[in-house]
Amino acid sequence: MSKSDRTRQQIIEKAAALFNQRGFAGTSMGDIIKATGLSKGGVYGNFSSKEDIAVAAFQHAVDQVHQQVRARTRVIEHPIDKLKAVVYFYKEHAAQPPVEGGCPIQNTAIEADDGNLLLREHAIKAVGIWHDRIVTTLKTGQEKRQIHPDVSPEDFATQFIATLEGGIMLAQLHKEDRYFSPVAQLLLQMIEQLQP
Amino acid sequence: MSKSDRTRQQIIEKAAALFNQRGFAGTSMGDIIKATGLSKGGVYGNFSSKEDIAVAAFQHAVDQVHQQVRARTRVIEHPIDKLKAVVYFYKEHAAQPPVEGGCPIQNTAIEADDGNLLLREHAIKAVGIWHDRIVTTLKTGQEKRQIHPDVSPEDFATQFIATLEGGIMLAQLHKEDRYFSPVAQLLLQMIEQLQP
DNA sequence: GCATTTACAGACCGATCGGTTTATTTTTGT
DNA sequence: ACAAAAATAAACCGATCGGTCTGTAAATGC
Repeated sequence: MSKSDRTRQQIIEKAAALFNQRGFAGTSMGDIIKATGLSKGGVYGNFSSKEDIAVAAFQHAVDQVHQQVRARTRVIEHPIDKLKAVVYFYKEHAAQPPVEGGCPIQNTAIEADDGNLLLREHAIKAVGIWHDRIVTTLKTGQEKRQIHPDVSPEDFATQFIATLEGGIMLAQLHKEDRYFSPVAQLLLQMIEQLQP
Repeated sequence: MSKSDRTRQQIIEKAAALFNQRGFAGTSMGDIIKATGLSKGGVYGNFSSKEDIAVAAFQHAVDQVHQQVRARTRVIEHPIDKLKAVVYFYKEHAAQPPVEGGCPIQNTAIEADDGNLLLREHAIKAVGIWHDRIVTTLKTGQEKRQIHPDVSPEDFATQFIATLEGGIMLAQLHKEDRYFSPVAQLLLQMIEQLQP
C-alpha cells in the first residue's frame, strides 16, 4: 500500500463521517482538511473535487454498514432468522450507527434526490443492491420451502427497507434507540408472516 | 394584511420550496433573493437571519401538508377509514408532494439531526404533533369500540410514521410513485389489523 | 394630500467557499 | 545513497457566503 493509498483511505474515512453527519452541502473542504490534518494539496492530490471525495466516502460508509450487518448474519442460514438478525442489529445501532450520522443511503438519498445527480445515482444503486440481496435471500428460501411461496420477495424487500429506514430516521432525530423499538417489533411481525 | 405581511408570506412560500428541495445548507440567501425577486434589504427587513426564514418556511411546509391531508380526511369519522385515506393520499402524492422536495419533516430531520439545534427541535415537535394526532384518533376509536382494545396507539403511531416516511424516501429518490405502492399495501394491512 | 413611518434596493463588509499553482519535502526504485 | 518521481504544504485565486448599512421609494395615518 503506497503512501497516497494510505492518505486516500484516511481522507475517505474522515470524510465519510463528516458527510454522513453534515451532508454534502454542509461539509466544506476546510472541514475535511481540519479533520484529516492535511493541507489543500494533500487532499486535491488524491481527489479531483469535493464531489469525488463524497462519492468515495459514500461507498465506504455503505460498505462499513454492510460489513457490520453481514458479520452478524452470514453464519445464519435460515432466511427468517437472517432477516431477524438484521432487525436486531439495527435495534441496537439505530441511534449509534456504524458510521456516525445515521444511514448513509438515507442521508444521501434525502439530500441528493433534488440535487446532485451523481450522488443520487449512487444512492439509487445502493438501494438496488440492498433490495436485490433481500430478494435473493427470499427466493432461495422459497425454493427451500422456508418461505411461503405466495409472498412477493420484491414487495417485501421494499417494505422492509422503507420501514427500517423510517425507524432509523426517528431514532436518529430523537437520538434514542427506543424510538426504533416499535418499528423493530413491526419488522419482526412482518418477518414472522413469511413463514410457509 | 400589511405590505410587509404579504412580502413575508411570499418569502416563506418561495423559501419553503427551496429549503425542502436543497436543504438548509444547500440553499443560499442568494437563491431566496432570486426566487422572490426581492433584494437583500427586502428579505432582511422581514427576517433576521437565514435560520429565521428556515424555521418559518418549515412551519409553513408542514402546515401545507397537514392541510392537504386534512382536506381528505376530516369528513371521515371512522378511524380505520381515516387512516386508510391518509395512505391513499400519500400513495398519490409520494413523488408529487404538496411541497416540492418531499416530506419537510423528513428532510429537516435528516439534515438537522446532527447539526442545527433549532431546526431539529422543530422537527421533533412536528413529529410529536403528528404522532399525537394518530394516538388521539386511535384512542377515540377504542372508546367507540372501532379499534381493537389490545393495540397500542403509541406503538402504532410510531410504526405508521416510520413506514410512511420510508416509503416517501424511496419514491422521492426514484421519482416514481410506484416505489410507494408496496409500502402503501403494508400500511393498509397494518390498518386492517386494528379492527376489533 | 401631506408628513411620517415603513419597506425595499443595492452597495458594501469580512469570511469562507471550492479549486489551482508553485515550491518543497518525502517516498521510491535502483 | 542518490536521482527521479510522487506527495504534500501553503500561498493564492475569483466567486460567493451570510449579513449590515444607507439612501430612496412607497405605503400609511391623519
